[in-house]
Amino acid sequence: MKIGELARVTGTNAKTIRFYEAEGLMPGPPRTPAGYRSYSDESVSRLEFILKAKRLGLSLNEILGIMRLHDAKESTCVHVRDLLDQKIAEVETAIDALQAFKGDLAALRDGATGLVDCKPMGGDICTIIEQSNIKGRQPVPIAKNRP
Amino acid sequence: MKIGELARVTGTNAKTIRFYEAEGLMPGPPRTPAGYRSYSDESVSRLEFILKAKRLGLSLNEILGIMRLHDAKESTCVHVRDLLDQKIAEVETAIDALQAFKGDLAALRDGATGLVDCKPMGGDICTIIEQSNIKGRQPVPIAKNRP
DNA sequence: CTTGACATTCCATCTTACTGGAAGGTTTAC
DNA sequence: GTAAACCTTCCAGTAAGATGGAATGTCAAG
Repeated sequence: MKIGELARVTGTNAKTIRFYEAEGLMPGPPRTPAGYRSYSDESVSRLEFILKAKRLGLSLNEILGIMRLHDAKESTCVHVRDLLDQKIAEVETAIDALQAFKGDLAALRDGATGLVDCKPMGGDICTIIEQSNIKGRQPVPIAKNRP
Repeated sequence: MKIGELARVTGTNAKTIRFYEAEGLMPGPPRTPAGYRSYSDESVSRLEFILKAKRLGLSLNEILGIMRLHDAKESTCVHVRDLLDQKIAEVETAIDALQAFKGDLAALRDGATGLVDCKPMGGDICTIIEQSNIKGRQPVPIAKNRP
């Protein structure tokens, strides 16, 4: 099957597949006489695996690590389990940080409920923010949904 | 005060300040005869404001919006309060998504507890991931801590 | 007068995961 | 024979927020 069909059956697109090949996630498949990539069913499984792992929140780099073990015919399970443990810990940390952060924001917002026109005087830019007292914490990036 | 000192008193660094100037967050200050940036105390407040707003999780772009209102001598409070409401909603959404995601990961991990050597057979790459059933959800990026 | 700490500009690079587009070759259907 | 729908490579760019480095200029102390 050609790249477009592989893209269709896996629900991704040809550009992405070529990109994965360049990144070493997908092996370079045999070519037709015209130079077209010619994929087998194994490629479908492999690509589906990659997409599934991505949905689990693994980065392409982490997936590459799994792939290298697999391609070296090593067992991947222990490694993957460790990755999962690590991901779970990361997610927990992120949840805690977000909850604390939400508390801070909510407190700040409550203090600002009555304000309508706090046209800044003197050196102030915005009293809401200037009164805020959040220290030292890292900014908390929020996941963007890309459709 | 020169850029290095401003960086020191605000706990950031000169490169970043120049970057903020290029982004329109900090106005270009007057220069000494030698061409050095020469900052006033107002610049300290402004930069501190920016850093504080960043700690609140506002993006540079959002901060730029506040700055433009301020520089146009408009009241910023209503705008900032709306931003806070929006951030709080975003944080709530993110927390929900992370909690669901953590549930998925934990289930997967539990299923993998006993596995030690699942050297893949046939088309399998890693049964843990292949048995996973997470659908359609966006990957959940986790905030990286940069020191 | 020299050394070292600062300053300037400009350009490049990092991260992650793609996506867009140009310029061209191939296959298939009508 | 020609048009649509594929395919190829390569190069550039995107978000976000800086950071690194080169080449060069300036200032204060000793």
